[in-house]
Amino acid sequence: MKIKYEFIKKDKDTEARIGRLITNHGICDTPMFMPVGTCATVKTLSPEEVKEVGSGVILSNTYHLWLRPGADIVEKAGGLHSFMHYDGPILTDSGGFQVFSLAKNKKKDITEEGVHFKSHIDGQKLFLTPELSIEIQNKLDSDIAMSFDECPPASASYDYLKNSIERTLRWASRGKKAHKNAKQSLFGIVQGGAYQDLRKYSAIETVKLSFDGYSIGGVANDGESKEDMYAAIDYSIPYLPKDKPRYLMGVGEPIDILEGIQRGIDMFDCVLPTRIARHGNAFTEYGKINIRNLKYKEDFTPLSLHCDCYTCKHYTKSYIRHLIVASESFGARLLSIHNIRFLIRLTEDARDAILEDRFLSFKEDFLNHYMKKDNTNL
RNA sequence: GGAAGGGUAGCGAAGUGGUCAAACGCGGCAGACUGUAAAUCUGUUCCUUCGGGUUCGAUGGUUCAAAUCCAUCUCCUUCCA
Repeated sequence: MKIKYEFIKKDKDTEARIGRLITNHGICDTPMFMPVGTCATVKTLSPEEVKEVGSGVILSNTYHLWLRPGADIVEKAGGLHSFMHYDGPILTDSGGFQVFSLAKNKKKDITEEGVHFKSHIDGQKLFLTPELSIEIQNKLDSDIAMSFDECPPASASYDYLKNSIERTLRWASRGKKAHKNAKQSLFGIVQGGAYQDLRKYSAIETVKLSFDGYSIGGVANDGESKEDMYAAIDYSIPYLPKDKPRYLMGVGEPIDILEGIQRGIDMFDCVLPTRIARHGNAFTEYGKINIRNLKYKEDFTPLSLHCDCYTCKHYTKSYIRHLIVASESFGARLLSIHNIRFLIRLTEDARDAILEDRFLSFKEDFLNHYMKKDNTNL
């Protein structure tokens, strides 16, 4: 069975909406945040911990699993769920993002047929096409596969983007034809930079191809401004069907999640919570903090007094600081648990607010504390 | 008692007449990170009122110029008796 999106309610003042995503591996409330597990693991967490923080869908990656361990291995293991012991829904990214950052000579390497690039592991010359990306994802047997799209940089010119979205549309169409896994859903991706007419065209033409859900891409690749990101959403959303999920790719800063939700986004994914955790940073209601800072050396309070995560229930800043400073991997795990839970709780609170038609005041309250790094009254 | 080697910034360790406030590593202190080539990368780390000031075990000397050469002292390590 393909996924199904059930619309529940729209906020009275904004485009924010709540709904449900029904998958073969569970039902997820939207808007939702999806942790990233590129190499078939959400770095440092067990699948049980991933579930415990309230994750609905998790991401994995076509390019990385294709190289290691190989799509055939995952297929022999019985698919990605069985291989990694995760029975919740999984979305696989197409590999487009990786391939475009690895293609050295954009002009020469990105062709109509596909993309030439070198493996980041051993430099081996590889060639990925829309058909191959889908074929790999079919074997991985994720719940949701992504179309293979071009991810142009923020600096790309209008003319470049115009040609690029045309090609991405042709690739989307080819990928759809190659898609053979009847249980797996397939999403299309809207591109077009921060140009209104390009986003509109890309959205309308992608929807014509009829996918199970739609993504907005090219907003968190390299150097896009927040204004461009929000504009890209605003220019795309009006042309996406109301009865399909909308996924903003690669976005995970709390402020951007809220801006996305306000504009009608249902799904977010981002490496940020797990990556900054490994680098010693934590999201809190009063802004992002660096736990290595000297001021936390004797701080025997939790990261956040009101957080319900495992980390905040049992550990102090002082202890977590010690672990991070000592390069103990448990520190990265505790911070990852907290950071993912923080973003998921943000979406949970946003859902409650939408249900009660108070999304804007909820967002304002949150940002008041978060942006001002204000921990009073918390 | 004899022989040899050595004492350089918080630690380890380069440097052996001028381009040395002194490489590099660690440690310390900060910062960055948005579809994970990231448990990574960047900055900073003697004092300073940013003009400069004071350093390379200590003291004295040679020299236009010393962490670098000489003398004495002192401490450490190893080996021999």
